[in-house]
Amino acid sequence: MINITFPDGNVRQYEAGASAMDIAKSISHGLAKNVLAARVNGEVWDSTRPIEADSTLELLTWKDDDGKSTFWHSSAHLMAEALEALYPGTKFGIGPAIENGFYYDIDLGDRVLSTEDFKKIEDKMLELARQKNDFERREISKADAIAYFEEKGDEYKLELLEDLPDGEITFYQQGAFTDLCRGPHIPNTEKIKAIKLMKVGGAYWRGDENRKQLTRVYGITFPKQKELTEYLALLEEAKKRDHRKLGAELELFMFSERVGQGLPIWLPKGNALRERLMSFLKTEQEKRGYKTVSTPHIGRKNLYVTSGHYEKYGEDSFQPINTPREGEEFLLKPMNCPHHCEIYAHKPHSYKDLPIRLAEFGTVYRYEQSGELHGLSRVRGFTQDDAHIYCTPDQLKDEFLDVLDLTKMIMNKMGFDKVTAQISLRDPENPEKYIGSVENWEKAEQAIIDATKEVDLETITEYGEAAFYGPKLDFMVKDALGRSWQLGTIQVDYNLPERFELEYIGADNQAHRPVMIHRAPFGSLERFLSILIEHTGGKFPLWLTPEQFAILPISDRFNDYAVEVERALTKHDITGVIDSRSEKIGRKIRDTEVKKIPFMLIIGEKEAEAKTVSVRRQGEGDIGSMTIEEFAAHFKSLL
RNA sequence: GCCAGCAUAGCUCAGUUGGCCAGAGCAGCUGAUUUGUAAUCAGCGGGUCGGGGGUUCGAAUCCCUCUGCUGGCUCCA
Repeated sequence: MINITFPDGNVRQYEAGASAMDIAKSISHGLAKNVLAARVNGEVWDSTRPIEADSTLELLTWKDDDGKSTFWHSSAHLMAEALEALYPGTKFGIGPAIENGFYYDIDLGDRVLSTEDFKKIEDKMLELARQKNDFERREISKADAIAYFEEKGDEYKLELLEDLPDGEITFYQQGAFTDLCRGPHIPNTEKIKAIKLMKVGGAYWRGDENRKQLTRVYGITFPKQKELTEYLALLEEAKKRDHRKLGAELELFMFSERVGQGLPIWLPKGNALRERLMSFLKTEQEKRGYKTVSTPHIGRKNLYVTSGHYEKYGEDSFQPINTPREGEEFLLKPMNCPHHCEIYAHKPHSYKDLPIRLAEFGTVYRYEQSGELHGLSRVRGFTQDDAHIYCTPDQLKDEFLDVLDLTKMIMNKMGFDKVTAQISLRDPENPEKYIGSVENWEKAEQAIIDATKEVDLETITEYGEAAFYGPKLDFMVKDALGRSWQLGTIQVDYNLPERFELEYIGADNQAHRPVMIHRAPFGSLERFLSILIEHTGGKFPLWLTPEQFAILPISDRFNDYAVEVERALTKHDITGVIDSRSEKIGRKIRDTEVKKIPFMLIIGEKEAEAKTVSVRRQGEGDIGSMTIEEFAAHFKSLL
C-alpha cells in the first residue's frame, strides 16, 4: 500500500500502482469525469499513469491552468492526427499548448494551408475525438524512436530526438497517430467537445530565421460547446475595442503613408488625452522631488558610442544624419538616458545633492522591423514618460521603493487594479549580451530582488529578459477583458554612470560613482494609451476624457443658453462641446452616445427658464434635472 | 526583415467567368424643418478602383513591381 497526500493535508492509502484516475473514482465518479491530469509530487502526470510510491497528489481539472494546458496539448495531438489523415505525408515540428489554446508547426511540402481548410480539419478532429481513443504513453528506446521516424520520414522529429537522452524518451499514441512527446495527456479524446482553429501563419523551425519556415496552425478547444461560444464572444468584444478601430472612430490618432510607417499622428482629442496624462504624472512627480528637463531629438553619434547603444543597436537602427560639410554624424535619439547623464555631468555634485531625479517626456525614435509595427503598441516614434534617478548606493533601495510606490499609485488611478511585476534578469547562458562587470550586475539584480520583497507585489522572475545594461522590473496589468499587458519598467543601472564617468563627492571628500535608476511607469504614452483605450473601450475616466460633456439644445432658440452653461462649467474646469446643429434631440443624443461623451446636458424651454440642465449619462440614460452648480458638484464627486 | 493574405468615395462594403459613362448605405455640402432623451425629409457634390509597369481590341478584374495594412515568425535599448 502507498500513502497518498491530498492538497488539504489528508492522507489516504491506496494499492501501489493505482493511478490518479483510480483514486479520483474512489472519491467520486463526478470528480473522475472531470479529471484531465494530475500533479504527482509537484510534477504534472497523466491521470492514468500508475503511482508506485508514497506521493502527494493533486487532481487537475479544467479549472487548473495545468489541466487546461494538458487538455490543449492533447488537442494539438488530435489536430495532428486529423492533419495526417487529411494530408498524408505531413511532417510535424512541435505542437505545444499556449496561453489560449495550442498550435502545431507542420511541414506540408508544397501545399499551402488556408483558413478555408479549417472547417474540414475541425470536422475531422471532431470525428476522431468521438472515436473516444485513449492517449497511451509508451517508453521507447532512442534507437526504436529513430527507426520509427526514419521510416516515417519526419526529419523534424529526428532532429528533436538528437537532443534527447536515451531512456527518457516517450511516445504517445491516440488512434492512428503516434508522436514523440514528453506528455502528459488527458485520458481520452472524448473530452474534447468543441474545436475551433484560429489562425495559420509561418514560423521558423526552432525559431531560427535562417531555417525553414513551417506552417503554424493555431487552435483552441473546450470540454463544452458553451465555453467555446463564450470565448468567441470575448474575441468579438476585443475586436470592438481594438484601439486602432476606436482610435479612428473617436478621432484620437491617425497614421499617414506619406508621413511614414509607425509614426503616429495625434489628433486634437487624442492629444488632449496625452496632455492630461502628462500633466497628471508631472504633478505626481513634482510632489516626489523630480525636476523636469528637455533634451534634443538628435545627438552626436559619439554620445551613443559612449553609452554603448551604438555598438548594440547601431546597425539595426535609423542610420546617422550627416551634416553638409563637417562630416559630423548625428543619431535620432533612441533613449533619453545618455542626454540625462550629460545633464548630471555638467557640474560637480556633492553627496548632499543626491538623489537627483531628472524627468522628461522624451520622444525617441527606434527602427522597428516593418512587420513588427502595430497600431500604437509598436511604433517607430514614441514618447516615454522617462526619468533617471542618480543616487548613492545607500539611497538605492529607498529610491527604488518610491518608484514602485509611484507606479502602483498611477496604475490604480488608471483603473488597473491588478498589477504584477516581472523581475527580468540576465540570461546566464549568454553573458556576452550584456555590458558591465559581473559584480555590478549582481549588485543591481540583488537590489531589485530585495526591494520587491519589501512591498506587496506579486512577481515572477524571468532570465534573459534584462536590458543589455541592467536588470529590469517590468510591470504588467490585467485589462477589463482579462488580458495581460506589459507596461512600464524600472531598471537599476551601474553601467552607464561608469561609461559617462559620473561622480559625486562623498562625505569622505572622495569621488564616488552614483547609481542610476531608469524608470517609465507608462513605458510610452503611445503604448499605454493603446492599452487604456482597449481597457476602457473608449470610455475613459472622467478626469482624462477629452470631452467631458456635450450640451444638446432642443432647438436653435436655446443655443445662447447653451453657451451660458458651457461658460459656467468652464469655470469649474469641466470642458465639453455644444451640439448646435438644427437636428432633433434624438439625433443629437445618438451621435453623442456613439462618441462616448460621458455626460449629455439637454436644454430646452424648461431648463432655460429654470436655469437648469437635464442630465443624461452616456450608456445609462436620463438621470434627471439639476442646476449647473448641482451638476458641477455631481461631476466632481465622480472624479 | 521573412511567410501568407488584403488594398474600390472620409467610413463600411457591392462590383458575376476581363466588356456600355464604377454602385449602395453612412458621413459631407445645400435647402426645408425648430424638434424633449439612440438616426427628420429632399437635393447635390465626391473615386486617375493604393502607385508604377505589362498582357489584351478592351483591365477595378489577369501578370510583374513598389508602397501601405492585417495575421503569424524573428526582434524589441
